[in-house]
Amino acid sequence: MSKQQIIIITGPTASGKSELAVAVAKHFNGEIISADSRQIYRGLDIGTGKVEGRWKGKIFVYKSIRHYCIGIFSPKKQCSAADFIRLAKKAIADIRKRGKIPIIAGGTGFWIDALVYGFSFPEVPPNKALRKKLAKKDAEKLFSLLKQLDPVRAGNIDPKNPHRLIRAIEIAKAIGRSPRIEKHAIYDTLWIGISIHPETLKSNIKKRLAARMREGIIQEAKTLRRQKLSWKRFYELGLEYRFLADFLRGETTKKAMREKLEYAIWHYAKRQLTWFKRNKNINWVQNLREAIHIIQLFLPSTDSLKNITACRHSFSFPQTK
RNA sequence: GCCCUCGUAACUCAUCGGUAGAGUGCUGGUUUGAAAAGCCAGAUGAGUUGGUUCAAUUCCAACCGAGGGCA
Repeated sequence: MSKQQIIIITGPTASGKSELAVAVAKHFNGEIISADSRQIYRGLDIGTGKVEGRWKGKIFVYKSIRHYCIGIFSPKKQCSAADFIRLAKKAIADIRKRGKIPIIAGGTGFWIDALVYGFSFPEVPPNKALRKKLAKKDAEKLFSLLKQLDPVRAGNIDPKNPHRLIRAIEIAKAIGRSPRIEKHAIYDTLWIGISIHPETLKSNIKKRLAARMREGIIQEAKTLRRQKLSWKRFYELGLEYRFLADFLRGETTKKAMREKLEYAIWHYAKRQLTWFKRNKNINWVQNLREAIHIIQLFLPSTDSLKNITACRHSFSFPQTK
């Protein structure tokens, strides 16, 4: 049985993923699933740089291409990688039903990996009360607690990362020991990454932030605030929203906010790049033409080239030490 | 022209006789239900030229540069 073919378009923030994805979708009769851990929320539009699509019923459409996993989750709740996988799988099935090719487009590397490499997360839903309690402890305390509950997991976790420690304790308390996470490629994937010169990326980030300010990013934050989004949540959402929260509370000036944000977005882009670097399956392209060329080699409709593409149909998960 | 203050990492500032630290930035890495989060590591320096001293970033002088005051 042959696996479902999907195309993945990724790259750092401000590299032009959304537009490339739409162009590719038009060219190859595809539909887009956003893999962006912030665009998935409702109302985070300007700050996350969502494309300016329209809702047609329950479907978000931009340039007549359907987009899934955009603006569908309440920003008051946390959307986890596991939630994303469920949503995305449904979208893929839906797209397939209509005979189109799914294109995953986004910069949240972990979510994309979790989806296409089939991570099976332990069946332990977040325990809010427990998390709240554990949040009061520092990393050292959390680590020694985990060591008692699950020494194996304690052996391979980052002992200074409270987020991970809390999750590990949550799992340990629920099911005793952290299971090994199975991973297997469940789709036939073509990875495309947008290659962009660091200086260009830097200037894109600057320009884009300036544009967002003009487009009313501050107004958007005020609206979110009026909808009772907590400051804590603003902080958790990161980047734009985190710094906007400081500004709206009068803790910083507009100019300082903008400067700090430019740095923060740049750091974020670098972290994304570090993540992608490990994935040797990514085909780095510089423009639409290169992307189209690679996709033509991948899709079955180009029969004459099938032999060349055979090697792409199987791949291994990137080695992690 | 005279007087004062100041010149330490890319930036803001510590050290004030025993060969320099922090925060931010920079570079790299990590990441298994918060991933735009969280975390780890690394690189880089005393304006210039003299003098005093066993020893000068630290004291003195001149010069250069910045800021302020008086004229």
